[in-house]
Order: sequence, then structure tokens, then C-alpha cells
Amino acid sequence: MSQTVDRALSILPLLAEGPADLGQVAERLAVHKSTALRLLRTLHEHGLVYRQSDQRYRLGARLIALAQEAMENLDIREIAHPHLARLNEQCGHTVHLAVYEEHEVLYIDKVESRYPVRMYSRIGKPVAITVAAVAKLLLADLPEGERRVLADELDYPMYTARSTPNAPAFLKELDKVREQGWATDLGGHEESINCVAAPIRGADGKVAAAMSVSAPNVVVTADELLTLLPLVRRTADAISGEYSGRTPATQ
Amino acid sequence: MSQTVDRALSILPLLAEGPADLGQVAERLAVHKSTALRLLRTLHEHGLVYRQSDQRYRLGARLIALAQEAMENLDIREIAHPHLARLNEQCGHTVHLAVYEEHEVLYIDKVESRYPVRMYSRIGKPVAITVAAVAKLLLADLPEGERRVLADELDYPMYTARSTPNAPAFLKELDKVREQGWATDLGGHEESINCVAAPIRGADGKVAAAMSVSAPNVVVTADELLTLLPLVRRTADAISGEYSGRTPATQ
DNA sequence: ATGGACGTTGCAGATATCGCAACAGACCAG
DNA sequence: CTGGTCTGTTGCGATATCTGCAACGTCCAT
Repeated sequence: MSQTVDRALSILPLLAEGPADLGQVAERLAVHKSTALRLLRTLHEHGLVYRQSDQRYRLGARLIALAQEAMENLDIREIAHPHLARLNEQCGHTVHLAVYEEHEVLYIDKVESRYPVRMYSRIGKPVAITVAAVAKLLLADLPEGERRVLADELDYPMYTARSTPNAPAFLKELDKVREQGWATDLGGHEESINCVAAPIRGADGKVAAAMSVSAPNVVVTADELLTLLPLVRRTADAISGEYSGRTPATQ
Repeated sequence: MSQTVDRALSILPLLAEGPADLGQVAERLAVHKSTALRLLRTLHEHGLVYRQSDQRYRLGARLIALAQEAMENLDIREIAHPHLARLNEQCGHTVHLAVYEEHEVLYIDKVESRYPVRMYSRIGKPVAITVAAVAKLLLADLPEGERRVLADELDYPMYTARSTPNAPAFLKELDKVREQGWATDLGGHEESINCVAAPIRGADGKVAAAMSVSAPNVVVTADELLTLLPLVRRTADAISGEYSGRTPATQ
């Protein structure tokens, strides 16, 4: 592993916390200012870092554009999107698509609710991993060892009284989810919001992504939302079929 | 500028084109495979690159998460958002917010149309710089020298018959836009879509961002859309006031 | 079996990187 | 106006770091 590159890349999460000047960067990297300067310059030339008018550095526009391309290249997103849109047509609620990658779960697509009340979320945003229905599905499918390690090193913030409180409870929930083949989040992230989710599987049978329907209490109760489960599962299965190459990409 | 870091960062745009294996990366970088391997490993440890099951590399999830944080840290976005939402409430059309940074213009926020017909765009996506109304405003404010250089090195794709055809036409359009203080895109990007845009200025009077309202022909004609101009300008001015610190962040 | 393609490792030599120290410019206070 | 401090910047020599090589392992197809 390359020391120079390692240091340079360490600057990015640092700047993600907010703008910083040369001295601050050098200090946090524990290197000489001149070293930090050279690294920042290189990052700058690639557009990953921007120097604002007050001379401080922050993350740059090209980083955002790169991430955008990264998402557009995910073929699962492309395949799933029309299905998500159709589901949204049918039920009117917000539909999400999420994937797991190296200890993170993130939304990679979203179709907004047609109802005026919308929940906050954003494509690219890391998911509340201990409570979100999609996260449960994605983690439940990990090999046992990895799952235990991950569950152990996670934090368990109590967003609400119904949030998953700790690792054992989480692992138990994951077992249940794996067995039943679907998952819910009933007010575990935001008091008044419920979700139902189903897994999307690749040709190898492993869970490649997960999708969910979310709606606030004020629009439908949790029970009403659960009646959508069959529809959600059918949609997920349709995507699975197409993604794994079994179905010849209908329509 | 650091050679090692430079090479490592060059891998990112390369992978943005699509997944690639070690050999391909090494070849495009013109380095030995072992060198490319070490660079990729370092990128991997930072989560910027992911190794998919077929061993090929593609951009990783952390890159997306980083970009997300980068956008959330843009204070102009935070200030502008409620105004954009309110404007959307009032007119119902899609509202965009865009910034310019180092030869790129990109959308950093968006409020979706309430009408069923939606235009395609995505936060983080680079804007069609030669035709978009927001791009015209942002570029029109650059210092003359920079503007000429930029206009010269741009491509002028003819998305439609009304696209800006070349540098001289573009520069002339920019002059007009700067003078009148607002801009339009009438079917220059997609035949049936029109936009009206207004600039947001910082304390120094320079254009810091631009916002626009877009709607397809089938919903409102270009003339009807133009009647929204005063409203758009008023909204942009309100944001300017708040951003430059003149207005004490109403409400 | 055999060949080729691809990823991976250890090593020795070359070179690019590092920290230093000195410089330059902005800013402020006396 | 002057002296001080703070910031970012540059040139340089020592050396730690990176590089390319060659050899190895593995997988797949012939």
C-alpha cells in the first residue's frame, strides 16, 4: 500500500467534515505543511478538492460528478428503475433502492412519493444501517462471520424508542428477516415513518440489492402498508429475474 | 505535484467509464501491472474503488457517500433550499440550483415538478454547459479572459436545432445574459423543454449560483413560462440577500 | 497435459518524496 | 511607519518510498 496515496486520500474524509486550511490538514495528517501542500495541489489538479475564496480547501465538483457516473454505471440501478417507477405509480409512496458495499448501505435510487408529505432521504446517502428495512435484508444475507463482526462494530443510535438497541437484538432481527425473506422498519428511524422491503437476488442467489416502500403514519397505517408486501415482493422478484438473466428484460 | 498520487487519481475517471481489470488499468496509466495493483489496493482500502465478483474494479460506495457530504456542506444549498421549495409550491414546475466550479457547471439541488411529466436531470450531474440557462448566467459573470478561454475550449453539441452552435454565438449570448441579468433556454437542450433562470449573488456581487424553473411545452408554452420570470428573480434575490448576509435569514 | 492470460509477491536499484529552513506576503498592533 | 505574527510557498539534500522486473501461482481453454 502506497504511503503517499494513502495520505492524500485521507484528506478527503477530513474535508468532508467541512472546509479546512493548510495548517489544519497538515496537523491532522501529522505531516509537514509542505507535504500537505503538495498533496492538496495534486488533489486540486484532479478537481477533487477546491480552493475557496478564503483560501481554505473543500471537496470539489469533480468528486460529485464522479460519484454521479459511478451510480449511473450500476447496472442493477438501470434494470430496477422502471420497476420502481411502476410500483410508485401503483401505490403512490416513496420507493427506494439500496445496495451494500464494504460496511456501508446506501440508497442508489429513489422515486418520490406522490403525496405531499415526503420523507427525507437522498440518493447516495448512507442508510441508517441498524434500523432501515433495506439494510436488514442486505446484512442478513452476509456470511455468518462477517455479519457478526459487522454487527459488533456498529453503533446503535436510538433514533426512536423502537430503534434496534444493540448487537444481539440486531443479529436476532437479521435471523428473522433472513428466514421470512422480507423486512420492515416500523418507526425505528423516524417515529412516524414505516417501511416494507424485499430483497433482489442475483444469479448466484445472493442478495444484490434491496428495495422498499416508505410512508408516513399520517398517510397509511403500518397495517395498511403491510398489505402492500405482496406487491413489493413481486416487484423485487421481477427485478431479480431480469438482473440474474432469467427473464429476458420484459417490454 | 506528486507523481504517485497523480497516477492513483487518474484511475478514478478511468473507472468512471466502466469497470476495468488490472491489465487495462496498468495499460492506460502506462505503468507496470504491479504498480497499478498497489495503487488500486490503496484506493480500495479507502473505499473509493470496489472489486466486484469478477475481480474487475469499479468506483466504490464511499466515493458516492463522500460526494453526498460534499454537497451537504455547500452552505448556499442549505440557504437556497427552502426558497426553491416555496417557488415549487407556487408554480409547480421543476426548480434547479446550479454552481460553477473549474470549468464545470453542476446541479446541486432540485425540487421535482408536481406535474406528471418530468424532465430528466439529476443532482450532481454536469449541466449541458453551452445551452442551459443556469450555465449561461454562471459563465457570463466570469472575467472576460477566462470566459473567452473557456468558450474556446468547449464543445458545442447540437442537441437540437436551437442549441448554441459555436464559441462566438455563445460569447454573444453570454454578453446579452450579463446585461439583462437573467437567462433562458428555449428548447436548446431538449426540443420540448424551456427554462428561465436568475442569478444568485454573494456579498462581493459576483454570481455564486444560479437557479432555474423548467417545464415542458406540453404543460406551459415558452411565453407562459416567461411570465414567471419576475417570481424567479424575486426568489433569486431573496436567496442572494440571505447568502450575502444582508437579510437576517428570514423565518 | 500444455499453453496462455491474469493476478500476485519479493527484491534491489532508482527516484520521487519528505522535512527542513528560509522566504514572501498579509494582517494587525503599537 | 515599523515590528511582529501568522499564513502559504519554494529550493534542497538525505533517504525512505516507490518502481519495474522476474518468477510464481492459479485458472481456463485447447
